[in-house]
Amino acid sequence: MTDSTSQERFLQIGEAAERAQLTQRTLRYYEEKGLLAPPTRMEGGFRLYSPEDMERIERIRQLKELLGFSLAEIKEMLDAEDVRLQIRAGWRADADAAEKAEKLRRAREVTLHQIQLIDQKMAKMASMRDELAERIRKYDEWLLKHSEAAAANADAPQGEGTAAASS
Amino acid sequence: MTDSTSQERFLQIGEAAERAQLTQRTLRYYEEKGLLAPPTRMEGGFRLYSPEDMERIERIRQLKELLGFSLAEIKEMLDAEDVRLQIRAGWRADADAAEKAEKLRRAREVTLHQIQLIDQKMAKMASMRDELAERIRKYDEWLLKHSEAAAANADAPQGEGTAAASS
DNA sequence: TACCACATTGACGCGAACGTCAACGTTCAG
DNA sequence: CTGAACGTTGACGTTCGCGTCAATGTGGTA
Repeated sequence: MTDSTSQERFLQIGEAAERAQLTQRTLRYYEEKGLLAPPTRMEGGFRLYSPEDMERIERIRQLKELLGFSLAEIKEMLDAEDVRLQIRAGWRADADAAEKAEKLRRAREVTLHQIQLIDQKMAKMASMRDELAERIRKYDEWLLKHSEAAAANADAPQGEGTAAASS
Repeated sequence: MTDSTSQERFLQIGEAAERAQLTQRTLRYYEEKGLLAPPTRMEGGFRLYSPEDMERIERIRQLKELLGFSLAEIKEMLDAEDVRLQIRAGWRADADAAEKAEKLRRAREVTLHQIQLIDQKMAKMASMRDELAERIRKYDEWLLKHSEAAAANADAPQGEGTAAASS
């Protein structure tokens, strides 16, 4: 390691990949596909990922794993979203105000669409969860009925509640 | 159409695929991969899908699209689950009672695992939803700030609540 | 200055999940 | 009994999302 002084801000591809739980190949591939903007480099050419880059990478993972989008779809969304960065990075009253507003509306639309999709998925997942819980109940019924022996129950799914965990 | 008298019980591949929103190729592929048991056939060899088959097909879709499992994983789950059918279809006290119980426990375990996965996903999706809603708020802020003109708001995402819809 | 872990760019490979012919058989309405 | 619609089995093709070399360059430590 170059330095152990707590937190460094820029990561090279190795650590970046490790933290993001992806492979180096995958990161390069995302860059190649335009999902990630070419990150800054060291003189030698080594990639240096900024915290913003890391955020974006995490975003990609979420969109892919949670919502099941293809990389192409994700690219579109991120591109539309990028208006955010174009705003943060100073943008004065140089481009048409109308154009800005248009981009913002686009971004808003895309984001809203994602939310709606999440809602739909969550609804379906909830009802699927119910079905599964019902099945568990039936399994338990059968297991109790067909086994005279006594066995302590370990873990059963309760009615409502969500569990949160990172890694 | 062969018959328009309300509901037929068995569908051939064309209608089956249409109703399931899949292609015929996909159904055959699933069969080929062991995800679907070989359905009954007409004399000529045409596949006839029973309502149970259709249910199973729907199950596969859910596991794939909602939870993002691979077909191989889905096969495993369905195989484990199949104890359900083995029960429904008369099974007397011929096989070891112990063996039955073991299979049931397996099935229960698999199902429980699915539930846990759903819970995890839903938790993550909920937090992602929050982030997105926050972004929408910022977009609206900017849009209002940078546009003096008045514009009625159409649809904004509220705090909690899930929307349900089938097709 | 030498070393070694780490990185870079090609380029080819690969499994999953189907798409897409081609050649041929089946059903059924007319 | 004929024709159009529908289905069957191969078999090869395709896209996506990376994996896996190979040859070569970099960067910090000893």
